[in-house]
Amino acid sequence: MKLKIVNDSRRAAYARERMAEFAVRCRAAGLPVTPQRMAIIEALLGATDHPRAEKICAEVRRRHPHVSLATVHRTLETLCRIGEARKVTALHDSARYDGNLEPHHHVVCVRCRRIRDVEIAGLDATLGGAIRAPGFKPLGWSLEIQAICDDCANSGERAGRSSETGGVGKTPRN
Amino acid sequence: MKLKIVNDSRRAAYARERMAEFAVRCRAAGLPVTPQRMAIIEALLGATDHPRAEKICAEVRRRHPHVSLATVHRTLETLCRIGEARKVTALHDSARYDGNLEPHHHVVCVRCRRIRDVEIAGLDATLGGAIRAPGFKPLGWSLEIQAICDDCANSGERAGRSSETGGVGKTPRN
DNA sequence: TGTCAGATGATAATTATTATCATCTGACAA
DNA sequence: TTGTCAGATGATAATAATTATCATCTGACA
Ligand SMILES: [Mn+2]
Ligand SMILES: [Mn+2]
Ligand SMILES: [Zn+2]
Ligand SMILES: [Zn+2]
Repeated sequence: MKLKIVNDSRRAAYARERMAEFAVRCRAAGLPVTPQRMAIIEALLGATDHPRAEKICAEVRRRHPHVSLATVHRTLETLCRIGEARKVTALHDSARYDGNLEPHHHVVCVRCRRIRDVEIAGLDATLGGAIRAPGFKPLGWSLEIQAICDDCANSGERAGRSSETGGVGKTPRN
Repeated sequence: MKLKIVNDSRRAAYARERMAEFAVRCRAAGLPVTPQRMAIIEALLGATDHPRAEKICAEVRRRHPHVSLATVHRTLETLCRIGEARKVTALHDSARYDGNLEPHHHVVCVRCRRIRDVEIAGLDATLGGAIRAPGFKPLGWSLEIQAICDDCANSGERAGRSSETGGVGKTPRN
């Protein structure tokens, strides 16, 4: 198993490609194509640093000084919902603590944020030797498995609606 | 590679074991042993659901109705710092968005929250077949590698002070 | 063009977390 | 035991991130 930092140079072409399809994809998802949306996806695709809403907003405002931060939040959420963006983690909304110090990983329900421990036999042994990220001194790692829990799958609203994979919808509370 | 939900029944013994050592470990870390700390670690070890500070606080207040939520926040942070607890993700403090939809993983500097893409050849192929978490319908997964970036390692304060692995200190801003 | 569902901007509200500061208390020595 | 005091705590204010509201605007389609 081999690890490498992704080459930024490939990103330019990738971004151009995605931009070209974007308007079409919006309409396919039933969403109007607005200049704000164009500017926001463009800023996101132009970044390699996994920016926060605030950062995107600042970037967008260089050309469209009028856009509202609320719109940026809303739009990023929308992009996640239609699969044009993702969040780095589904668990950003509040700190979740773990008393289990044994090496293990987590399944997370992206709807209700339920978290369960999972052990993946062999994974840590396999990764142990491989993790060497240039520019970083690794301290540890953990796998986050995004999922829908059975409770959420059954109960409530129709199938997978709002923001499943990256969008991460707001509903209950653990 | 085989995945399984961790057996809760083993946790009771584990928790008892950890509680037995806890006071000693506090003193070893130069920390006074206070009833609040005992109650908070006990609540954390008694939980399998990766609770938030609020939840721990509610649990603790059943016996010590006076404890402050601020103390719970502070104490959980302290526990992470001395390695008696961990956070499920280092990236909980604000949503970070990603325009890169190609399958990939992330290195995160636990001090400045810098995030870089990494590709781990073979990992996804290996996991692809193995991810079957009972009670959950898996949608995807991603590996978070906790690390210290070179900038943080060099610049600033002495070696690893505040909260490295799980604690996650506040400093710059991406 | 005219219509209108949905998008936006301005702003208030909420939520999680951290900072302040006066007071208290474990740990240790006398 | 008692005295000392660094560090812990509780009450509360302050920040920071995100979401809700609502009046107004505008892409998409007829
Ligand atoms: Mn866990
Ligand atoms: Mn990424
Ligand atoms: Zn769920
Ligand atoms: Zn850093």
